[in-house]
Amino acid sequence: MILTLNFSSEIPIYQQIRNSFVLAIAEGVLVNGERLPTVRALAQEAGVNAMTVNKAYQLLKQEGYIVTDRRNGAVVQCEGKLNEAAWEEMLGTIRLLVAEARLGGVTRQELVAEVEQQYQRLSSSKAEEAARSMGAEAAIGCEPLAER
Amino acid sequence: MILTLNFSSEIPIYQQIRNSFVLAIAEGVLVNGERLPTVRALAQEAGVNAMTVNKAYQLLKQEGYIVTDRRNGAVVQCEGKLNEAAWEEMLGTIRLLVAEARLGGVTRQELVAEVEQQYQRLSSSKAEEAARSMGAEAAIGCEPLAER
Amino acid sequence: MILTLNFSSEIPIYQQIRNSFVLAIAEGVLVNGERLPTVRALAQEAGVNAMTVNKAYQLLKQEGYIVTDRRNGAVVQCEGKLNEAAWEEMLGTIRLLVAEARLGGVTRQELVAEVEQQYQRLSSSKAEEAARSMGAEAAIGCEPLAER
Amino acid sequence: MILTLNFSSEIPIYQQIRNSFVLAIAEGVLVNGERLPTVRALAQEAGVNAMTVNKAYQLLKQEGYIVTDRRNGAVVQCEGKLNEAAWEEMLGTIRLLVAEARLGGVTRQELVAEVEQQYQRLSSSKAEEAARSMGAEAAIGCEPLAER
DNA sequence: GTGGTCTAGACCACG
DNA sequence: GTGGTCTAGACCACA
Repeated sequence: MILTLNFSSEIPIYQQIRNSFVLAIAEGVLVNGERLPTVRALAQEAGVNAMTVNKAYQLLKQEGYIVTDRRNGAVVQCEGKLNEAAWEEMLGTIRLLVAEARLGGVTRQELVAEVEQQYQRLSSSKAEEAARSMGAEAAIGCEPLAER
Repeated sequence: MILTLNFSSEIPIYQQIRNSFVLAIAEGVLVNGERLPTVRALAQEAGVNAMTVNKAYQLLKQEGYIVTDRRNGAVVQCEGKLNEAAWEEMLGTIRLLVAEARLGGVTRQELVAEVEQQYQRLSSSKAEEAARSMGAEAAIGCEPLAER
Repeated sequence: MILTLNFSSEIPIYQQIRNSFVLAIAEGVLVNGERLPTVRALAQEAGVNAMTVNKAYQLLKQEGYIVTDRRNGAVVQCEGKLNEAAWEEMLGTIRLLVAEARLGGVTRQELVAEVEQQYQRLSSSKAEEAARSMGAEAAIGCEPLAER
Repeated sequence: MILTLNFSSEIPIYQQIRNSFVLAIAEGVLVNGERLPTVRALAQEAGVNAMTVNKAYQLLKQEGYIVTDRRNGAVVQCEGKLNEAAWEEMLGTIRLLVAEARLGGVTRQELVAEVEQQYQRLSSSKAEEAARSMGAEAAIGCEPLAER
């Protein structure tokens, strides 16, 4: 698990950690049921305080990306369904993103191409991951069945 | 100019103001050369501190959406070209957005459709705006020539 | 005895086990004098550490729901009377529960109806249980005489 | 604002603080729109760390009891509607509460009477509060309209 | 050994 | 002056 943090960024560290894990899960680097590093281990590896990592995990848990099993620590457990509020927020993000892209001279084709490419990249990453691990059951990850 | 602010949002108010203006410019509600309300007027109208509005304007200026003129105040003057850093940041946003959408069960089609719809909405808004104002030159807004 | 445990719950596992037994006793699934499964058997069945089950049993014993006998293991022996501290704690629970329900839009009628329904369910469960087992003496369970 | 904390309790301090505020809101001691004490002030008054208070506020915010206004700090803003998960959890609490009461010799009448009394107490507290403050609009608090 | 809680400081963005 | 973030420790419940 490599995790690049930018300590001088305006984005809080715990948020950066959270984002890294979301990306890792989406890319299939982490599959459903897989354990996350322990809070302490990751804190030491990343050179941050344990509470900061803890906060990131709490956030991931709250957002439905992971659950904390009392026996094993934190494990990936993706819900695969975002709630109404999350979707609304995502819509807002899209709206702003599109506006900025448009004003920045990015054509519709370029923007859509970028989105599709990123989506495709995730799909192939997850497919690759699924193929690599024998137990298909465990490798399903979070992607919808229709996508496989 | 109505701008709806959410004071209990996690997004800073000055950022919300900035976002509102970016959307307004992209939608053609504000066209190139048009004057923005004065800092004090907007601050009073929105019920926020003048410093907050000022900060939003500074940000817009820094990002190349407006220019400030001692005589005319702030006027829309969109650059129409993202710099390298801005494009990189946008890429990061897209990557995270796609990842979240993917894990949230949003299909590629749905996501692309939403992006295209939003882009289309801006184009038609701007077209309509262009048609409404006589001076075609001034009404072009910020869109690149290739798009017209 | 099926007991469903949620390992990702915020409620400790030993507490969940304890709760399951309290409910089982109240429902008449377990009657006075009946033996509980051995610590090791239950631990294996539930897939948890024996220490955890042991802790639950200690708690049940301490709260007056069961007694432990070196020969028979743990057997249900319900005291049928709350001590002062337990009653005070229960009052606190009720106070908080009512407050949360009230703020959550649950009407007095709805709340009372739910409580009565749950109470009734226990009574009928116990009656049924009493009828099913021949030895009336043993099947009385924990309910106070006044309730019969 | 008096706030009695039990530092030797097994209930986390931030949870106790949260509970106190829920009770205060339900009792009408705090009405909708009213400001909560600042994190630092309450921390000093209660003799706990600011982060502990902060955690309690975060919890209250997450549960929909308060919002944090960027200008004014934390203010009461009760949603008046609990979500599905919260209701399910409440049902579990009720079930366990009733079971414990039943086994503890509390009759159905006694239990229901206690619940109704507590509910009534909240209603009268809130009515009193509403009467005391002139602005009826502001004094509505969180109670459903039907209750007024 | 795990996460959860708490402390006593500190700095910063925001308004 | 507000809440939010972060640190470097510490203790504890849980399993």
